[in-house]
Amino acid sequence: MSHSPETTRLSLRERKKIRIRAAIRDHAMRLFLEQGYAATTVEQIAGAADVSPSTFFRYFPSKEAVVLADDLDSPMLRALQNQPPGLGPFATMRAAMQIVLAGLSAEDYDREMARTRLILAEPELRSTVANEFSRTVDMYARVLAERAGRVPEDFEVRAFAGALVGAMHAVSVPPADLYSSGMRVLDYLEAGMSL
Amino acid sequence: MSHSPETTRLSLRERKKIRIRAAIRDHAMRLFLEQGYAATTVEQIAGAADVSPSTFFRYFPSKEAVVLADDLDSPMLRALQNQPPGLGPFATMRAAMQIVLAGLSAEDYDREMARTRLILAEPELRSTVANEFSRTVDMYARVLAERAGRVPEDFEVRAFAGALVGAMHAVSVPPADLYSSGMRVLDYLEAGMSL
Amino acid sequence: MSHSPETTRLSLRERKKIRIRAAIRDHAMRLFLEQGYAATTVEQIAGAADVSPSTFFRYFPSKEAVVLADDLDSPMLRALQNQPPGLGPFATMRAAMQIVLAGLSAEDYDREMARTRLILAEPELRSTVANEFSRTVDMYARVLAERAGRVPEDFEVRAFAGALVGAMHAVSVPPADLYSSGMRVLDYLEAGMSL
Amino acid sequence: MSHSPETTRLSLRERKKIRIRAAIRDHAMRLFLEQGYAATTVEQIAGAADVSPSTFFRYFPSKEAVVLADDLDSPMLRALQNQPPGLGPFATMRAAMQIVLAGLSAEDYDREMARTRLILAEPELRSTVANEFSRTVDMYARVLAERAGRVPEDFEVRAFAGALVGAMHAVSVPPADLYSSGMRVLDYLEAGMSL
DNA sequence: ACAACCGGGACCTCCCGTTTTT
DNA sequence: AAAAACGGGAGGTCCCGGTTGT
Repeated sequence: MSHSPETTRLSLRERKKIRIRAAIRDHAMRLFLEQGYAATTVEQIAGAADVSPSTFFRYFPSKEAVVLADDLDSPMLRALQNQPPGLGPFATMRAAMQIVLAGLSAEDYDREMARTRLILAEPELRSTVANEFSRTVDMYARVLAERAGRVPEDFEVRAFAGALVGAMHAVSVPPADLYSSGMRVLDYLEAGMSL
Repeated sequence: MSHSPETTRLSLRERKKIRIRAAIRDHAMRLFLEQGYAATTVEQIAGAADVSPSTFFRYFPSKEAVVLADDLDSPMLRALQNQPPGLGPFATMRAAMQIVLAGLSAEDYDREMARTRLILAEPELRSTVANEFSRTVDMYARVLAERAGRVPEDFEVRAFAGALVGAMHAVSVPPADLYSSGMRVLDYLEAGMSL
Repeated sequence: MSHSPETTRLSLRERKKIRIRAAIRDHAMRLFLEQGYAATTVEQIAGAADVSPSTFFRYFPSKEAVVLADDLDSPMLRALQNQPPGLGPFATMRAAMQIVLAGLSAEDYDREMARTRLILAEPELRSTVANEFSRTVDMYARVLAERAGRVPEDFEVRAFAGALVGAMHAVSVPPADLYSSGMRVLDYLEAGMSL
Repeated sequence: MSHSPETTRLSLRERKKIRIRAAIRDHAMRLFLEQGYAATTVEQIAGAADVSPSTFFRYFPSKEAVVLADDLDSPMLRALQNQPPGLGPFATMRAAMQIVLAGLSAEDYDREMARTRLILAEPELRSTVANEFSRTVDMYARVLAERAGRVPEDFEVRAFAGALVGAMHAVSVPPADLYSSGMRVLDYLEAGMSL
């Protein structure tokens, strides 16, 4: 993500902001993994990233936000919207997921995995991420509705988004591989969820 | 709940406990609906139910718990376990859901609906209920696994439970009818979630 | 300790009490080590030792008491009082300590070490054991005063007891060997504590 | 403390904080002595000091902390570190103790004595102060180790600190004079603790 | 203006003495 | 008589809105 080709078109100022944000996030993740989430203070993170605590808060609204910041959400949104209109919802999701994950550098992919592991390990974070459930469902409902020519409040649109996000969360156990488990969930749901 | 025939066999102590719990819960719900969740203090609830604040906390661990207390969870669990082993997961869920909701008095059903509406209306509660997501998924995963002869950590078991709970949450918009939307979700998921 | 020769002279009832006490203590220690001190409930301990919770409390006043119960205290007292009157305080302590520890079966010695390790590991216990400080100092002061022909409130008697107990506590780091560290402390204090 | 010359350089805000802290502490001590520790509520203390209970907790983390707050610890630490390197541990301790106690105003000295008396009188406090044992030992071990060119985990360093703190606690009987009993303990330990 | 500080109040826990049930 | 439940009250945490000092 840090080295995507589009980065070069940005102004020096923009690039600096991205670099600082990445530095904060990376040092935060390192410290979280080394000494635990609760035991790491914002001051330590800021110190490690060589910025002041107030700068930290200019980039992230809270300590939680660092680990919750899902850098995959907006790429996913874009990828979904870029799919050709004819595609069914499952095919759309598969294609978008593949594009997004393929666009990730090995480094970014690893970071994403570490993030997931950390969230699952720290109970405090587990619960906060559950809070994101509604937000994420709303996001998917919106884009799915648009593609299906329905409204986001449509029963089936919401059921689809809810089932997808719910299943994805439920199968996220520590050694999960993002791509394969994503595909497997989609296959399973599409096939009628036999058990 | 209030009119179950077994109530009569219980000791005075037990009956009193049930009565107090119901009184606390009902007055709490009434006050929440009248003046809002945050604006209602535990002291007010306790006063209305004619108990001391300490007693309130003996019955519910927190103010949240009053509205989050899902009296349908354990009946649902029991109903699921009572289904004949041959039944597939969807049929099992349908049967259990029907039994549980049919067993509810009109009064209990209304209370359940009011509870849902309240949760959806108060943002503070919306987020706390999302926290229950993992717990609920785990519960369903456990019983589904047992019935399917698999382990609760099984990928498909977790995906099933996650999709179900996720979809149910997602479609819970204010004027939702518990039974019909439950059935509709089950039908939709079983049919492969076309959109 | 469980198999000391004097056990045989006791009545059946006495032997049974000792056996039950040992069973409770041993199962408690096992559970503490397996799942942590705080996470172990009195009910679990009682269940494992095959007694009712109320019986547990007949043998130990509290959960803490199980791990704090210092079965070495009264033997130590006796050993101190059995020393010939001419002996100086350091020689007395050395002799008593040696007698007590030599009288321990390997099993008892191991249990004692496990107990020490557990206390040091659990912060909750660390603090409660510190509470025993005064009690232990008083005990030593009493016997030392008697032997030295002084009163227990004597300044030097109390300083001696306090220094001894304080130093013993301070050097108790996890891999401590009871006997050798005890001797080493005594040598060090007697020699004037050079640093 | 109240009359140190540096007070004048502080901002109004800082001076006010110091004044409030002293007011809380003094009124608390007065009430404790008048009506007992347990019988005095935080609300009473706050009322007497003319602040709200919240403010009380902003200055002291707990009711205990008011009486446990040892304003002599950090001066002692500083005094120890300021001693010339050549000095042996006993001479260092003597010098530091003398400096710290000499620096106290009569008022502060009296308060310190009252504090000690109160702690010894109230069993509840006796035990909590014993909890401080480890913390105090660690503090002394750290500074002694540094001066002796050893590590704080060194056996003799810990034995020295433990013996010192243990003996000081043990001789603290109500009419104790801080300075003379401190010196006497040091002499006694250095001379090999004959009895 | 800006931040630090304070008052107030809600939530929750724990304990103890008393009442109520069994 | 023993056990369970209750009332009352103190300790402690947290957050918000207003005030005060810088």
